Amino acid sequence: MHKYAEVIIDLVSNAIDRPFHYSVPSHLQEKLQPGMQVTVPLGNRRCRGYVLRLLKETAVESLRDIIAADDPEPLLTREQLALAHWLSMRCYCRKIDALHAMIPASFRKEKRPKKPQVIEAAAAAADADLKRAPAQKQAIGILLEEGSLSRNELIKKGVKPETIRTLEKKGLIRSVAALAGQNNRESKGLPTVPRLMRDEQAVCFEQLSAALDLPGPRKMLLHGVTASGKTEIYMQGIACCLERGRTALIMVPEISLTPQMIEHFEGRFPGLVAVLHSRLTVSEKNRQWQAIISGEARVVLGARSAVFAPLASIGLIVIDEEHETTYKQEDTPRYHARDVAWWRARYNRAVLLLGSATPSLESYYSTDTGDTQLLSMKERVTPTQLPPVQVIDMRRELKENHRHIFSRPLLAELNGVLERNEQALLFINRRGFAGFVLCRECGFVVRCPSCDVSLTLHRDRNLMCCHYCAHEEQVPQTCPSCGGIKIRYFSAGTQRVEDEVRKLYPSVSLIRMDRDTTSNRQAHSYFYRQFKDRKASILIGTQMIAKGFDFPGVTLVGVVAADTTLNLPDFRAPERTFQLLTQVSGRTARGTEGGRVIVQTYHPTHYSILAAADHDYAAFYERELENRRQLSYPPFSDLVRFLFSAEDEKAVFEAANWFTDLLEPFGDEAELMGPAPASLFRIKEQYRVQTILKGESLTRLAPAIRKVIREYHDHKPPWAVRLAVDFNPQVVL
DNA sequence: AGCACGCCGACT
DNA sequence: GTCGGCGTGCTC
Repeated sequence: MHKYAEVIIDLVSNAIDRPFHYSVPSHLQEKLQPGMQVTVPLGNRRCRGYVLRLLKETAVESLRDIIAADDPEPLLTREQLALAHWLSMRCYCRKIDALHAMIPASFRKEKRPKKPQVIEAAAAAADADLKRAPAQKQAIGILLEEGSLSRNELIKKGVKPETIRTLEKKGLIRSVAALAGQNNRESKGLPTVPRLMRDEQAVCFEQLSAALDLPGPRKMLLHGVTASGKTEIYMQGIACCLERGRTALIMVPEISLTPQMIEHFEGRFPGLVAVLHSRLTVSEKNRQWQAIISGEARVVLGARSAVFAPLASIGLIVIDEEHETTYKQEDTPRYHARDVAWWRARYNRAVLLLGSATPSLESYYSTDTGDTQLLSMKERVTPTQLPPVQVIDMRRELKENHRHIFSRPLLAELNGVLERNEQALLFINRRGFAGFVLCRECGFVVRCPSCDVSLTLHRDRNLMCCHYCAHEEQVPQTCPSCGGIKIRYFSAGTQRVEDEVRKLYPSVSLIRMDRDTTSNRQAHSYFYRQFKDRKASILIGTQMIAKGFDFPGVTLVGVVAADTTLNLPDFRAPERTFQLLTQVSGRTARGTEGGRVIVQTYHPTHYSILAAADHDYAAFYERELENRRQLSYPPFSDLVRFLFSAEDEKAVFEAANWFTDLLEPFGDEAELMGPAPASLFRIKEQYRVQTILKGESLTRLAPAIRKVIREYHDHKPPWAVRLAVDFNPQVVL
């Protein structure tokens, strides 16, 4: 028998990030399983912990007993335990951080919600003789009509608790675990049927369904232009998978997880879909999670964290818009959903299907190397052309003395759109009014006292705001440095664009969508509706209007400043720019009117802008891949970023230096960059210094890296400096 | 993380 | 004489 158990204590601390051994008391011998949550003694207190595995023997001498097992069933599946182990290795995070990623926060509370129970009528109930018990007869009647109800609902309908108890005793009703599709999880979507696919679509689907029939794992990339019908392929892939008795996991970026999207899936797979995203209430999330564990939900639709859903026997994992940055978790554990999904695909011998119009360099490159099978779709479902894109050289506009934030061509097009009563979308990737405020006399720029950035002017509240912390201050009337009064605003934001449009077209109705105007979820879908219903002619917005929206009335997309993303000091800046421009261009010409795109830029010859204008992914890919090869950046290497931060500037450098010296021995196998101040040197009072390790395959060095990190934590240096480790970071600012 | 142990300054 | 400051170290 297994007398001992290996337990991870539920405390977030480096000092305690290792398995502890406990002995299993006899009353738990039969019951205890890996994945269970337990209560254990630690020092003079009781802690919660998770059983990793059961052991026959242990070298630990001072053993104590496990106090209790908290649930009859394991909380974590075998797969999740294995995944947590891999995750902690991959992301250099604590084991407990990895485990937390597998469990919804509400399940970790002291009092965990019980499995929802419903009461249903037993088979014998229909013909039971209850002439002399009208209350019972009525209760049975309700149950037969409704199918099943929770105890509370039954009582609400006037059934006495006493009646329920009697019927239970007679065996005419019984309590069962709530089924996912019933009651609270009824699907709202109307049933839909598979659509007929175009040739190209059918070819792609055939390859997918062939892959689903083979013993996996397998990775596929569906490269399809905007509106080429990728979703229909996912749907039929899921159906295929369900027919074969397996389940499916569908990942979408948080922003596209709209009610319409959810209805679409629930309509096609009624009662089988569990939806997971960050806005669910605790009880909704519990319900969805239970439905997945019980096997009732066979399709999971969710955002990033849904990649850990306890689905069994997965046959297909879809990652839609796989290039999106939201798939990278930006705090511990810093995983990429794509990597986790591939791990699960291997574990389940499943197909991982990545979908995008603008695949990440990494994913597309892996079709070059043969690790991934490429499926491509070049046509749109409705035979509309991709819109013509005109690139405007803003330097030239300036030279020819046109200083307005809208170039002459953009103004001409805007006029046309408004005259014809069509709709336009103006995109600018900065909120607020102006990116920075500069004194023309002395060049002084208002900066944040806590962060290493200039403050953004927000005209609506007439405040200078920091976009990295909560700092706000008054707008200076005179220069705080020299007292000058010639103050200029640079780098237009959404508010400035709104201002200019109102000045030009006072009677035209417009909508502005950015983080400031859509702070609640309702606002987001409200504006979406309003614009779709043509209640406004112009929509101004940031990234959030570039993604997922489909407005048939839009015939003009204006990119007011394409350079905002391009100028970021990050090696992925050109890739971001290309993706963003392609996406925002895709917002037009879905209807029949056709449409056009105008891109304003100070870099009119930059390859990412030109390639986006030509709708030429291949051109962009070839060029960018060559750059990455030259500098041996991903996909030709792995990066590990070590970010040190603290309020004390000197301490941060000391810690970073001390740590980087420990990395020195890796110099033969990898390139060591830093320590150097991060591009954003200070955020929220914290100075930030980073060292980046770059190498062809850093997984080989992982154990050694882990040792160095441990040494850092154990060393207890006099400086309290935080270290954040990120394997293959998406952003290195 | 928490909590005990421990070794030096100002109080009933 | 003791109360209490938080540095150091340990928890199966």
